Order: sequence, then structure tokens, then C-alpha cells
Amino acid sequence: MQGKGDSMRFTKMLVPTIKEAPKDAEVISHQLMLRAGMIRKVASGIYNFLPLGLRVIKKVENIVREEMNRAGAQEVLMPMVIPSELWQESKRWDVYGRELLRLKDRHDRDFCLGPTHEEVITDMVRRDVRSYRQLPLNFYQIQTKFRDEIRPRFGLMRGREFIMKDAYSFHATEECAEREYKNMYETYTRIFERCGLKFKAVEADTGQIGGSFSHEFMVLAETGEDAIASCNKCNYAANIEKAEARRQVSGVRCQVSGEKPLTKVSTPHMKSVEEVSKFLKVNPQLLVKTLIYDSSIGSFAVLLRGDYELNETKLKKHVPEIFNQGAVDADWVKLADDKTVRDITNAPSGFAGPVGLKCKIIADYSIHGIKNAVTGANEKDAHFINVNIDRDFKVETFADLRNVVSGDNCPRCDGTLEIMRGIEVGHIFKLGAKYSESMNAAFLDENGKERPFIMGCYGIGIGRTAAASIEQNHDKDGIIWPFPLAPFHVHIVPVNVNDRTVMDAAEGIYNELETAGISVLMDDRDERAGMKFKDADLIGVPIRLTIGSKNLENGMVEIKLRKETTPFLCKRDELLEKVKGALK
RNA sequence: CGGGGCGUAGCGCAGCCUGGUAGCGCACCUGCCUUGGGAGCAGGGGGUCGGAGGUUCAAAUCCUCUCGCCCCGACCA
Repeated sequence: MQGKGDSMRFTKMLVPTIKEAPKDAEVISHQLMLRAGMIRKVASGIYNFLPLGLRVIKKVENIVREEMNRAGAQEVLMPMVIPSELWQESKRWDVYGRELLRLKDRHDRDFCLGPTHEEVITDMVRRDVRSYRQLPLNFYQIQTKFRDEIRPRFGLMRGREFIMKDAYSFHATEECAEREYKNMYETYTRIFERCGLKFKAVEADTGQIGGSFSHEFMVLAETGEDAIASCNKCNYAANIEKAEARRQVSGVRCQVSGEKPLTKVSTPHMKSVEEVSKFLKVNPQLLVKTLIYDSSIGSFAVLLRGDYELNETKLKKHVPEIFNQGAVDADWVKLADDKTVRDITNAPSGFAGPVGLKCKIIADYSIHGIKNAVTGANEKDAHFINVNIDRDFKVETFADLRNVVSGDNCPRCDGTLEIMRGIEVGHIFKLGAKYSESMNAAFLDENGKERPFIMGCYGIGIGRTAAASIEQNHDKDGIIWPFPLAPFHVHIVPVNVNDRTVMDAAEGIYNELETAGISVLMDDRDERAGMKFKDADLIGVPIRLTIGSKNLENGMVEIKLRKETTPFLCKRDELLEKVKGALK
């Protein structure tokens, strides 16, 4: 609850509500934030926060701030413009790619806009922290970040400029770092619970930040950009990029015993799995998809059961095995272009197969033990049937390379996975010594020995959390704010501002509530009631009080909760009590 | 980056094909009326038609270039 002086009159506040949302607003949170006068676009992926929008952002920030402080973290503020040297040190200047917006100052020196602050914080800590006695430490900031996204969209959900809480912890030991990871996991759980969100913590890939393991906090919503796999029995849940496929023996491909002779069949213009399986009247499970890939290490082929999808995140990690190289992941993998496909298969795209292929082959476990399969024949308009592993071709290595699908067995228990969608609002990483080593950030341990800091980092998208809340809490008329994020607690609608008794009553209630520390938005506009109701529904303040002359004559005021459909009456004298009760 | 689409008043759009006074709805301003679910009537303001160049007596409209915005993009092996 915010204190006194936090209330507002509609006529004093810029709340430009609109009936029709601009066409480019796709998801509901974007549309409603625009329509409710919370945000306005300045450029692609860059927004102004209007007064109403800022109030919600501040609500989220304060919850995050309170919980981070409670968890023992210290607030700092780092610059948004960062000298390139720091990014050179961590090697990310070259690796991070086009998402990093680079710029030069008047002396022609290189800088970037911070998309994340591992380098800056590591630099800050290495300058002033020397001893294990000063550890552990956890610093956080709430600050604007910039990532030059290829395709900004969905309003605050995927902007280029966005407000983020990012925290970085420093430890003397792995155990200590893991304790803090757990501490942050619990803190994040508290934060999102306080925000009133339905969410799930899932195992995740560490992506460009790097590190040894991580969890994402996902707000469950149909419009979410991420797919997550979740077990219906145990608490296993993971981002689809990371979700492990359990090796399982499937029915169709093992029904056949004995290996039939390899045969070439004509399949004119049949390229896709769907076309080929329909044409040859075989189950797609018996097809082997052969994808030709390029990577930073070299070209190769990937085999996959016909009805599965390749997971490039997993593939990246296994590329070194194909070429018998060290444990370093491939920097990049991508589907080979037509020319490369032709060079390797001697055929146009659509007819690649493992038999007689001039490159190394990695296969998903789903190919293991497959008998009498169908593959491309590396020849235009032809496929092989009755293809068998080892007899007809060799596989360099097997690995888990596919996306899990709904109905897969859980990798941890005998439950079943289901797929749902989520919006990533928080992400925690155990980094280890990745940055402290490359940037030479070290402390002296109790034996006087120099050791790199063990680090963790923890982010929360502030604007995205607000947007996610709208995705979960709205109806056809507008936003339905949960109390903790609501820009105001109470929205007073005097039906007729020209009626003295109505306005006097409204003012009285406004003052009474405000004095009691409840934040109130009073719609004192000289507008028709219908319009004010529409705006109230749109803006979504949890409690609406309607002050009308007829009810007033009977000493009554109407209360309507935004999340309920029907209003009810309350005695004027008991109003404060009732409102306080509803706020709990 | 590749493919597609769109730039005309604050928002949503028509006009463009077939060149000739720049329009409609909402919003905005004034007045009257009205006050429990985006009222009504009357009057009014607001446009470098994204920008530059070209064709033409004449360009929102035709041509060239350019900028911006939006949508889709392994599933083809």
C-alpha cells in the first residue's frame, strides 16, 4: 500500500485512453497498455511510459527491490554506456553479435549500450574486493538495458530498450555460489508470488550469458514466446531448448524383424516427410530425416526420425563429438545452403540420405535400432527403402538432438511430459568463473592464495513482468490488475460532477481513503457515466466506487470489484472498512 | 538477412487501377442539450498525402531512388 499524497484526479493526470488500438499491436497486453494510456511508442521497440504505466512499473520495481534487499543483496547503479575494453576482455565484444549496439564517442573510441552488465560489475568488484573475508557479495541494479533485437514485437514483451533488474553475486567457493543460487530461486519465487502471477520455474539453457546451469521463471500464457515441457507427475520442468528426451523404444520401427534388401524407388517431386510418407504409404516414424548442416567447425549430416524436430541448441553442444574435438560447443550451426547440400549429396534439396554420403553423420537416439527405414537416395526424385544402420551407412555418434513432444516420457520419473507456453520473466544463472577468469578478477583466500571469484547472475524483466500480468489478467473490457501491481487501489466514479451532493460525497470519500493510506484515482471529468465506466474497466483498478445521487439519498455507495461482474451496495459509513477488507 | 505487406489529420481507414477542389468514422475545440455503460444537434480547427528526384499544363494517384513501420521465416532435406 502506498502512503498519503499518492492519489490523483483524472483531470490532473495524462491518461489518454483510446477506443481502437493501433494495428501493429498484436498481443493483448500491448493493445491494452496502449489503449489504457500507459505507454506510447517512440521507435520500434522503444517506448515512453506515461504516468499510469510508470506507476505500474514502480510497483513491480518496489516488490523486486524489497525482496532483493530482504535476500541480502545491495543496490547499485551501473552505466548504460560501456567502454569496449571491458567487453574485449571478456571476449564478448566479438561474440555477442548484432544485438550489441555499438557506438563511438567524439574521440572515436568504441562503446556499447549495455545489454547486460557482467563485465562492468566484475570490473567494479575486482578493483575493490580483495579478500575472502569480504565475500559473499550480491549486487543488483534496476536499470534500462538495450539489446538491438532483430525483430522487436509485442510491446514491452520484446522491446529493444527495456527495464531490467540484474544482480550479480561473488563467492569464494562453488558451494557458497550454489547456496546463493538457491537463495535467489526462493527470492524469485516470492517476487512472482507477490506479483500475483501464475508461473513455473524451469531448467534452461544458459545461452549467451554462459555458465553451468540455470532456471527460467516462466509466466504461463498462451501468447508466451517460449515452449516449456512439464512433467505431470514429478516437478521436472524445462525450456524446450533444454528438455531432455528420454531414450525410448517406439513401436512401429521395431515391428519388422530381419533386414530386407536395400531398394531404390522413384519418388518424383516428393521432398517433404509428409509427401514421401503419403506417397509410399509408410508411417512417418519409419522415415529418416537427413539434414545437412554447416557449423563453425565443419559441415555434417544430422539424422532424425521423420516425425521429430531438430533442436539446434542441443545440436550445438554435440558438434565437437562429430569431429572428435574438445568439449567446446560450436559457436554457430545453421542449415546448409543449397550449394553445400548439392556438393555433399550430389542432389537437390529434398533427397538427402545417409547412404553413401560424403560427410560425417550424427544421429538422434530415435534412429538407433531403426530397421528397414526410408531415406533420401542422394539423387533427384529417388528414395531408398529398407535402409539399415551399419549395413548401409555408419553413424559417427548418437545423441539427444530432438525437441521433446507432448506425451514423451519424463526423463526423471515414469510420468509424461506435456508442452505449454510461457513468458520468461526471470532467469537465474550459476556462472562459475567464466567472467572472473577472463577478466582476471580474483581475491585472496584464507591461505593467501589468489583465486577467481565464483559468480552467479540473476535477472528480472520489469516491464515484461507487468505485461505478463496483463496477459494473465484481463477480459474483453480491459485490464484486471491484481492489487500489488495496480496503479491505484480504488477508482472513484462520480456519476455527475455537476451535482453538488454527488461531488461533495465523492470528495469526502476521496479524502477519507487517501488519509487512510489507500491510493485513489478520482474520475472528476465532466463526462457521461458510460464513458467513465468504460475507461475504468479498461484501466483495471481493482475496486471501483460509483457515487450516484439515488444511492446517496439512501446513504449508500456502490462498490464493484473489477474481477467480479456484479456490483453491490455499501453504507457510506462502512465504506472505509469494506474497502480495507477488499484490499487484503 | 530472405520473403510479403503498409506509410493519406492523434487513432482506424477510403481515395491511387483510369492524374484535375484531399475525404469518412472516432478523437479534439465552441454552443445547446444530456448525466448509471464509449449519447444527440449545430458549428469549427487540424494534412509538407513518409522523403527526394522524375514524367506531365497538372501527381496522393504514373516512374525511379530512399527512409520508416508491420507480418512471416529449421521443419526443405
